[in-house]
Order: sequence, then structure tokens, then C-alpha cells
Amino acid sequence: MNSKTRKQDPELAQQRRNQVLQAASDCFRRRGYHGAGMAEISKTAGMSPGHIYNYFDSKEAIIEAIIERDMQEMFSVFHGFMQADGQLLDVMLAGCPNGVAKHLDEEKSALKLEMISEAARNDKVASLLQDNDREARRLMKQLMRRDDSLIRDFPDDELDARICVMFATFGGLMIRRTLNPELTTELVLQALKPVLKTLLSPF
Amino acid sequence: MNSKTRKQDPELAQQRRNQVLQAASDCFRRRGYHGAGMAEISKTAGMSPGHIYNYFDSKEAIIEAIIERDMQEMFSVFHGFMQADGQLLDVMLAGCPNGVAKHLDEEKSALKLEMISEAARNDKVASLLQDNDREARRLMKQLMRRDDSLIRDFPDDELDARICVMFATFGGLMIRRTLNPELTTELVLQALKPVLKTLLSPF
Amino acid sequence: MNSKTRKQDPELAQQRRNQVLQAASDCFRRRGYHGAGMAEISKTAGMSPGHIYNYFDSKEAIIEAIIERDMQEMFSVFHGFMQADGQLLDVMLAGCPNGVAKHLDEEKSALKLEMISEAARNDKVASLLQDNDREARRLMKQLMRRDDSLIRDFPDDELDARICVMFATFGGLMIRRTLNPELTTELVLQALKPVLKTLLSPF
Amino acid sequence: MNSKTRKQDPELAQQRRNQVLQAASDCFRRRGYHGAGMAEISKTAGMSPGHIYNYFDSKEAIIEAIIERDMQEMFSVFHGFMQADGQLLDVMLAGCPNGVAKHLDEEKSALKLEMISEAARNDKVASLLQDNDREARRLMKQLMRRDDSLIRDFPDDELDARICVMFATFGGLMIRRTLNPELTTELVLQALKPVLKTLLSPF
DNA sequence: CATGAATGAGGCTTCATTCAT
DNA sequence: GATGAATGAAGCCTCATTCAT
Repeated sequence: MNSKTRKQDPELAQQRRNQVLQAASDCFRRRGYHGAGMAEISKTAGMSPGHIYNYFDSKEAIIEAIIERDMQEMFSVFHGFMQADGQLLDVMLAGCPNGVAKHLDEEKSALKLEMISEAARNDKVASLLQDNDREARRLMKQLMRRDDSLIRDFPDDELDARICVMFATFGGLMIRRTLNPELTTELVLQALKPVLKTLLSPF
Repeated sequence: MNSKTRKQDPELAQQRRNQVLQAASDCFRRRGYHGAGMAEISKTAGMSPGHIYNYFDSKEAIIEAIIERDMQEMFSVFHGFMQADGQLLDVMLAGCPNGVAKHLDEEKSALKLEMISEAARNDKVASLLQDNDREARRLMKQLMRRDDSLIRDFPDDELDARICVMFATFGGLMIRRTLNPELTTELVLQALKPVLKTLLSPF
Repeated sequence: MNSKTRKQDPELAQQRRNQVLQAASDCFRRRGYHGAGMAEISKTAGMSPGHIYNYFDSKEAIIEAIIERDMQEMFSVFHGFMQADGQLLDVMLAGCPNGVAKHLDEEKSALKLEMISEAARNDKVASLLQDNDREARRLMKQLMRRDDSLIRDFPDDELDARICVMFATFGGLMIRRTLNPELTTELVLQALKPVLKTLLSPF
Repeated sequence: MNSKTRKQDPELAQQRRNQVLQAASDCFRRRGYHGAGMAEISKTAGMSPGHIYNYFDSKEAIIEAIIERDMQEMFSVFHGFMQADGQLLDVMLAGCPNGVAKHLDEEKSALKLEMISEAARNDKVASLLQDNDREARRLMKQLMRRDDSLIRDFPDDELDARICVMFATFGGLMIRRTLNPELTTELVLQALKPVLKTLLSPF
């Protein structure tokens, strides 16, 4: 049918891009951004090295695309919270185990840390991550200002501080997994939930 | 004066080692471990590339030495806490601003994150960091078991959890600095102190 | 004609491997194994340095491949003797001029000596050469045990000794060519044939 | 006494040169010419790397000096033969075990082969070795022309051929030791003596 | 005479990227 | 669209040699 529709097939292109992104994510997770070579990525993606350059300008462009893709994921988590019923604190506490598990997940967190390190030397990466984070903070603050929030009327500053510390704590779990691999989700939750309670209630 | 100059001067050697460590720290921070080349390090250290190898076996040995040097620093912080008077909670709260500042410090934290990323691909680095962290946790637990601690009689498990979350929060600040560079120590302290209080008091 | 050019062409690969082996042989001969750089080899082979590593894992792997290639050559010489008619002594005397010429050949012998020297420092090379030699001795002994051999019933030990001395004499010619370049095949044959006769007849 | 006779002490200089030569010989034997570094040589010689350059212009100059020193040794062997009583053949047969042992000696022969390989790329080394060899052949011919020699009246050409083959055989033993390390002096002698007899008697 | 700290060119190898097919 | 052979700059490291002391 469309056997001769060969003048840019946008669907195929999108599929190929995703193949590459998926393969690159896997490789970066296993080997790190600098450790993974284009050869390995192309083999994983089931495509020749040269062909990848039809979809991405460079290796750097690939990690940038991955970051953008990850943003989407994060947003969906927040939207989940936003649509959940019940008091904010309860919603957050309920989502806590999942959040901890995600941040302790070996593969995801290794890649995320790699990207954060990369931000120190790659402005584009830094920008993307910061944009992403700014949006996350915005969404979090929106949650904190919900009717059912115990801290909904606090000044902006204070909410910013709470968000910052909350995000630091979750983000810090990625580091902990590297420094203390024996960690379990259950152990962490024991102390994390009280902290969350503190951060979402008036001091 | 320096009459003993020649004939295997261990002082000179130590000075040169430090030159290299300092230069390498700078370069790793700016460019990352893989981004910084021995050429750049040697130029920064004011010595030829070849000469560095009189003091370190490899580039890897350099980052290992940096990690070991950082350990010393961390230990001294803990020993400061151990010798401080007053209730543990007060001591920690008093040390808090300094701790936050340190973790938000651009230079230190970029390097630390870089090392943590490197741990994903370099077993020796991972080992060193984990040893370091294990010792830090041991010291923290020792503090929590002091007479003046409000949680001194809690089971090991629970202390472990509290330590983990506390360390995650501080460590996470290093990430936040990258993702949200506008952050100030004062802002963070607003929310961090209550969290610290939570973690050092019975729930 | 070459319609099957693309898509993993094993013939091309084999041709490239041979290009490299040929170039490396030349360079090793002229400059020695350590004297010849990959840059020179790659230029001689008409390909980039990096590309060589698509066919060989390392410089060492190249010399190993050369040794293996030489083995094949040697075996074919022995198989020639084995299929030749006439008394062993006559066959060997007939093959003598060719053997001398080969061992006096500037190119081949320089490379062989280089490899033998390298064996002193490189266990893999030593192993390969020794395996090769062991097989050569085995084949020679097989020849000596042929029906038409004058020494076919001699004890193993004695045959081993004769083989050893015979091989030493031929191998020694490679050294002589370096130490006394004026040597001619004819001159050598004058004295070598009687020695061969001695070694292939009862004492 | 001669505490201030410090304006070139030729004796000390000669002693230092010998220290270096001895050390270098050892190192070259163990590691090969290219494998041994000046650092190792200087440590073996009990002297600083820099100081070696007061006695030798370069690493190359050292091996050249070693070759010259080895010549002396060879000459003394020949002079031993020249002064020995009895028929030449008997003298040579008597010296044979010693000669075989020397050529099978792991250390000496490795170094000699190394030097011969080096001759392929170093003209000075080639010249020295060739000069040395020419002199050895001259001395050998002189022996063959002695009154008590069975081949004293043979034409020059034929003697040259015999010498060449004889030297090849002995030299070839150095190669054999590398290719067949299990070799023993006794085994070799079994077949070598008859060969020697052949080469020193009319065909 | 003697030291050893210091140099820097050059070696092997890797890998992101290009391009003929 | 797709391949994979090919490139070459750059990376880490070694080592003969120099020179201030």
C-alpha cells in the first residue's frame, strides 16, 4: 500500500526516535552517560550507529530528549495527586511508599544522578533540569494551597522552604541508595512519614 | 633555611600531592571526572602530565585520594558535635546552618555528586564512598545514643531510619543546588530545622 | 559484480585483516615490534589507526595473528616433504636450498627474530611460538620414522637430539644473516648438506 | 688523603661505568632492551638516573658498550682454544659442552638475541655485532688452519662455509632455548658432537 | 661528583561522528 | 530510509632525558 510513501513518514520517525530513547535510557542506566557508547546504544536500539544521527544531532541531544521525556512522567505523578481525594497530607502519605521506591530504584536513580552531574558542565542539560524542577515546585505549591491543605495560608516563602526540604529529602534518597545499598523502602518510610507530616503541617 | 632541600624530601612530595589533589578537585568540579583530562589537571597543578604519575598511579588513584581526603573532613565535623556541650538536639540545630551552607556550596557539592555518579561505574570508588558513609552513620548513631539524646533508647532499626532520612535530606541539598540555584541557606533552614527536630525527638 | 557489497561483508573484513597483517609485518620487520607504532602501521595499511581496532583487539593481537599465519606456512612446507617420493635424506637434501634461502631471507628472518625476542617478555607470544615449534618437531620426527629413513629405529631421545640440532642450524642462519650479511645460499649449502647427511644417517 | 683530588678521577669513573654496564646487562636480560627502563637500571646500579648520563650519552650507548664488553669475552674463549694442546677436533669437542651450556643459558642468550634484533633498526649496533662476528670468524679460520687441523689445506671458501654453519648451529641454540625450553645440554651434545666432527673433517 | 624532581614527546587505544553505498 | 566501514581527535600513561641544587 504505502510502499512508496517514502518521503518522510512521520510515524515511523517517531517510532524510531522512541526506540533510540528507550535503548539509550537502558544503556545510560547500566553504564552511565559517559560509559555508554553510541555503538552499544545503536545495537540495543536495533539500528545502525549512523542511522541514529538521522534522528538526533548528537549524543548530547539524546540525553536532552530523555530528560524531556522524564518530565512528562513527573507531571503525571503530580496530576495523580491533584486528582486524588482526601486531605493533602493523607494523599501524600499514601503516595509516599511509591515515591520512596522510585527514588531507591537502582536504575532510575543512577541515571538521574548522572544527568544532574552532567548539568554542571552542560548548560542545556542544566536548563532543562531546572525548568523541570521549577515546574515541579510550582505544582507542589499548588497542592499545598489546596483547600484541604493544613498549610494553605502560609506565606510563599515558607512554602518554598518546605518544598525545597521535601524535594531534597526525596532526591537525597537517590544518593543514599548509592552510599548505602542495603536500604529498604520500609526502613526509610519509618522516619520519612513523620518528616512529611512535619513538612505538611504547621510547625 | 631550607638546607635539607635535596635528598628525597617527603615534605616536597606531600606538597606536590596536595597540589595535584587541589588541581584535580577543581577540574573534576568544573568538567566532571571524565570531562577533565590529565593535561588540564597537570596545567592547573603547575606541573607536567608525566610528573603527576610520580605521585599517583593513575587518574583513578587521584579521585580515590580526594575521597579519602574528604572523609577526614567529615570525621572532624562529627567529632566537633561529639565534643560540643548541651543537648544533642540543640547541638545539631546549632550546627545546622553550617551544614546547610556546606551542602549548598557550589564547589564541594558538584564534586561530591560527580563522585557518587562515578561510583555507578567504578567499584573502588563505590567502596570508598560506602565505607565513608557507613562510618558516618556509625558516628551519627553514637550521637543519638548519648545520654542527652531524646531518642537514646530507641531500637536500632528506628535510629537507622532516622539517620537515613536525615542524611538524605542533607545530601539532597546538593542536588537542589543544581536544580534550583537561587536557593539560600536561610530559606532552607526555615523548614529544615523543624525536620531535624522531628528526626531527633520521639515521633 | 560486487552487488553484495554492503551488509556485513566477511570478505571485505578478511581483506582488511590481511592488509593490516601485511602492513604490520613490514613495519615490525623494519622497526621492530616496539619500534613500530600503530600510527605507522595504519598508514602503511592505508587505513586510520582507529579502524584497525575493528579487526584486532590490540597491537599484541596483531603479532599473535602474524605468528599464527606463519605457522600455516611452516606446516605446508612439512607436508610437502611428507608427500615427496624418494629416501628421506634425498628429499631433505633436495629441499635444502629452498630452506636455506628462506632462512637467509632478510625480511622473513628479521621478523622471526623479533618475535623470538618478544617471547622473552610476552608469555602469549612465547606460548604460540613454542606450540608452533613443538608441532614442527613432531612432524620432523614423523618424517624420521618413515620406512625410508636411515634412522627410523633409533630411540626417541636420539631423534630429539638430531631434530634439535638440525633446527638450531637452520634457525641459526637467521642470526648469521644479521651478523654476516654477505652470506650466500650457495656458500652455506656447501657445508650444510654434509651436516644434514650426518644428522639423517646413523652416526 | 685524595679527598680533594676531585677533578676527574679516572678510576672511579671506570668503576661507575662498570656498575652501570653490569646493572644494565642484568636488566636487559630480565626485561629485554626495550622492556628495561633507565629507572630500573639506575636503581640496580645503585646510582641516580641522572648520573648515568655522566658516563653514557644515552641508553643506546649503554647497549653498545655492553656489546663491546661481550666481544672481549668471546675473544678469550677463542684464545683458550688457541692455546690448548691436542688436535683441533679434540679441543673443540672438549670445549663443546661448555659452548652449548653458554648458548642455552637463559639470560645470556635472551640478551644476545635482543641485540641481534636491535641490529635490524640500529646501525651502530649492527656494525658492532658484525665487526665482532667478523673477528670471530677470522679467529675460527685461524684455528682451522692450524697444523693439527684435518682441514687445514682446504680452500678459503670451504672453510668459510664450515664456519658459517658451525656458528649457525651454536647461535641457533639460543633460539631453540626460547622455542623449546625443556632442552638439556646433554641431549644437544648427542647430536652436536657428530656435526662438529663432520664440520672439522674432510667431507 | 651526585641527586631525583621534572619534562614532554610519543605510544596505544577509544569513541562520537561522517559518508559512500 | 538504512547500513556499517571508516575517520581522527583526544584520552591516559610511559620513559628517556635534562637540570637546578
